[in-house]
Amino acid sequence: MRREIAKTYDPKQVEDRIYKNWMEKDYFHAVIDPEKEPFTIVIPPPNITGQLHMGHALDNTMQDILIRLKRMQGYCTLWLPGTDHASIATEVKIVEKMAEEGITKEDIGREGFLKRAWEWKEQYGGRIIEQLKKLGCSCDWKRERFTMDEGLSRAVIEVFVRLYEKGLIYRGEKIINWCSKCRTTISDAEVEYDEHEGYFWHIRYPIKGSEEFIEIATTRPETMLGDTAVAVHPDDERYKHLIGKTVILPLVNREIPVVADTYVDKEFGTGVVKITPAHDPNDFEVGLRHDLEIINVMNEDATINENGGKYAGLDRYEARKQIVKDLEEQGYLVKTEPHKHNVGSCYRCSTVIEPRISYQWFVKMKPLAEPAIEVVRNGTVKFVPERFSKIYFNWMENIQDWCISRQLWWGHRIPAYYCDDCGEMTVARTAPDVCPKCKSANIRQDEDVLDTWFSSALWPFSTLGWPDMTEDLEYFYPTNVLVTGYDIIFFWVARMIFSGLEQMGKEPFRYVLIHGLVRDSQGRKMSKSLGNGIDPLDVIDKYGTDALRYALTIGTSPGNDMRFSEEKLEASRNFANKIWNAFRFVMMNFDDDIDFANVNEENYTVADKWILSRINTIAREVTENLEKFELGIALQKIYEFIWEEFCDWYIELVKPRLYDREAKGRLEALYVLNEVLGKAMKLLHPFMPFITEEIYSHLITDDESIMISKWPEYTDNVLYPEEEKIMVFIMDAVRGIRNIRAEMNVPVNRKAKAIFVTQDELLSKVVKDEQSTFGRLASISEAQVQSTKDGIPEDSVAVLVNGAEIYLPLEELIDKDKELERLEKEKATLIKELERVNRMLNNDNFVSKAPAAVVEQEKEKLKKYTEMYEKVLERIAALK
RNA sequence: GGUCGCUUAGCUCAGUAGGUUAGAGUGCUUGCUUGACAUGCAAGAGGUCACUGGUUCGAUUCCAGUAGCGACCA
Repeated sequence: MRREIAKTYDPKQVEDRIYKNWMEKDYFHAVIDPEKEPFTIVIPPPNITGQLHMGHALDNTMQDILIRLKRMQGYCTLWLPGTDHASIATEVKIVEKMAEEGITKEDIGREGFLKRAWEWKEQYGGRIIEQLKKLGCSCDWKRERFTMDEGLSRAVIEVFVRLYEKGLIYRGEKIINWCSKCRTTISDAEVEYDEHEGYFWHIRYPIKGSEEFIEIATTRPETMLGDTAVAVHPDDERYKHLIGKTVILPLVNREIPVVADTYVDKEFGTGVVKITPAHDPNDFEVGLRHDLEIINVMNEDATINENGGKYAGLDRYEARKQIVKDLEEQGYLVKTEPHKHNVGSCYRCSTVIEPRISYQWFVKMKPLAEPAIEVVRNGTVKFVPERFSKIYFNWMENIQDWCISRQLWWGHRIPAYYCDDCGEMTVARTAPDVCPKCKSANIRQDEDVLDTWFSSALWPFSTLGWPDMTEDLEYFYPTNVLVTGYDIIFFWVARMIFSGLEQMGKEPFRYVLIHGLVRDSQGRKMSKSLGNGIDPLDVIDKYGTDALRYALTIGTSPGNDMRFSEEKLEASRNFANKIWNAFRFVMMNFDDDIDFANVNEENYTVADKWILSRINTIAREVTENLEKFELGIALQKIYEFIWEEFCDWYIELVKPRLYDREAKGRLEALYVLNEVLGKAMKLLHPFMPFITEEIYSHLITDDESIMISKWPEYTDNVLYPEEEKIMVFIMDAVRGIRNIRAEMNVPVNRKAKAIFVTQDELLSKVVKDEQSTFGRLASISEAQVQSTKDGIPEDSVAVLVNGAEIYLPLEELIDKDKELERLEKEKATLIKELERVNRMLNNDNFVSKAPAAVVEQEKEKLKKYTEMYEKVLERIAALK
């Protein structure tokens, strides 16, 4: 015996030690090898503000599984890690922290703020990286990147300038989404829409020079301060006579025109729409068509500005109240109706978004979206599961220009420079000293920074060195698979695709593997406000990393949400412990001087050949599943193999040969145990890296680490169909006998003999050879074989297996009635099956149209069931 | 309103090429300190695969519709 091995597996004794060793050996670092095929994944960079949550744990476990598989398969694998500066999220956190100290951004200015931000990044930015290490991630930490490091910043400026020069980035005055709390614009993708209970206020606008009124309905009455027209549908008979007339805007007393525009829906509301070009995207368009004045009535903090007259200074909702009150008092309010409508809010802070006209920077999307749609349509980029491509198309095909400027300080500052003397704007890679037009030195850079997603859109190539054509970039780009949640397809995946195509001329990745959300045990989304989040680090502490990874992978299918629970973790831990004990068993039987050079294949038993054949097949299936990204199915197969075939059967079968030190084939048994356990550990390694490494390191191998060992490959040389069939017979027989004994309530210590009746020569031999197997596993004293039923005692119980009947003469222990009852039940089942099979085989259509193999299969079933049925009838007759 | 997904054992979920006596984990029942493991072993009960039609020799699986739930987009 080599050494004392603990009875239960303790991940704490193993995980950190092993991870440290991997790091020291530099196994994670990818060294370019032109002889090898590359396999690359870039990590979805977590925010530097972030702490590892279950979503990260799932996402990164999946990536690590794929990377570890490919590494073992001999690819030159690179998993490139890094973090995202997360412009708004980080800035908000820092501002909050400063607020605790009583400081505002303005107090310390841009430079002072950025200094603090970088300090913050240094302090907390590495936290999530350390947490990923706890998760076992085999990232190439030497290539770790950050979206705001020097190289990536250069990439951002390069892309900005290129797109600007191509006319794909422009500065313009448009309606944007304004968050008055974050004090910045956000993109369309960052607005979340929710149904709100609001009101429809019907307001009368008087027609100038007439006693007539026109009635409009609005959900945002405060915006009337900025109304510059009223619109009706040109075909609307009710209002045709008013087109071209002038109305007097109540409270404001501004004279505004009635215009005709097909945008108006005659059926909706009163069929009249107030037009506020500065505060509604549709109204803005109408305004352009009719050359309307644009009056912005709101400040950045969502208070009414000086254009709002007496309402100036009021918050938008205060102003709304006051305006409704004034309208009512002055007789303009017709009615107030409750009304459900969708209200957009900021995805970060949930503040209601104010559409607002503003000068901002935009990316022109149409020309970029087209090729991005095409690569998915023609299969160059594949979503897994495929259905997510529909979501992608839907978004890409209806995309609007992307607003990329943010009124923040933490981020990539827009490389646009304005001359204060001549007003010239320059977009340049490096800051100009003087205005290129008037040579004035009075120039200043745009104050805004870029949307965080602008830089992460470049992640698959900026991290590899772009805009320089580095060796890494040439070798590792395009990456192979991107793993992420469906919630981030618009924000990130879509933008990476068009950015990759535009800048690199090549798609950034071939597969997009989409996973769902990790929910709590009741199916609720994990959230801070609910407090139902499970911290992966707590889980690791309690159950170990391998158990966490197992729990996140087992029984899941791509793209579907999953529930996470304590019970699942317990099952995972139990599996780890099961493996540990299988290993413990093997170790307890190893000798110090073991030498597999003397293994003689002729000494292989049926069980040896069976298990070798099975692991060979399992290796093939698992590989196939993994290559189709069916991680859950692959893991299920490994689980079943280890627990059922290896532990429940093989180990039990092999025990006698191990306990008898002189037994023939003892060395071979040890060899097969070592071999099969080793292969099983390899197959499991991508999923549960730590326990497999620990076990593998104690097995007899030539490898210095399982993570760089060779992935088990299927081979025709180790396929034993005959032994597999024999094992099925043995297992069926053992199970059948156990079943009878349990049903008959035979005490364990009461060992009866079993009489096998079969005409099959091979099976006869098997029974003779496997005396001890049946003896131990089925608790029988002796296994006799004969070809006829002669001499079988009356009071026997019969077990029917394919190819043989097994009689257990249990004599007085038998309860005849109980046995009859059991046989009747069996008979009923068989009749049902026979009916089904006969119905199929009597159907000419089935016989002629179904594949021959299927028909053959059914015929065999018919034979088997018929035999069993006859035997059941015989037994019933005998007992009666 | 549009699109998509889900509905399989008490619970949580798999089911990869239409053909299996429809599976797992957990829970439940019964019996076991069998020299790896009680985080275990053995045996068992438990399902009209939401519903209705269609295609097919054959549908849990493919198609259409209905109902319930959920997500995304507008």
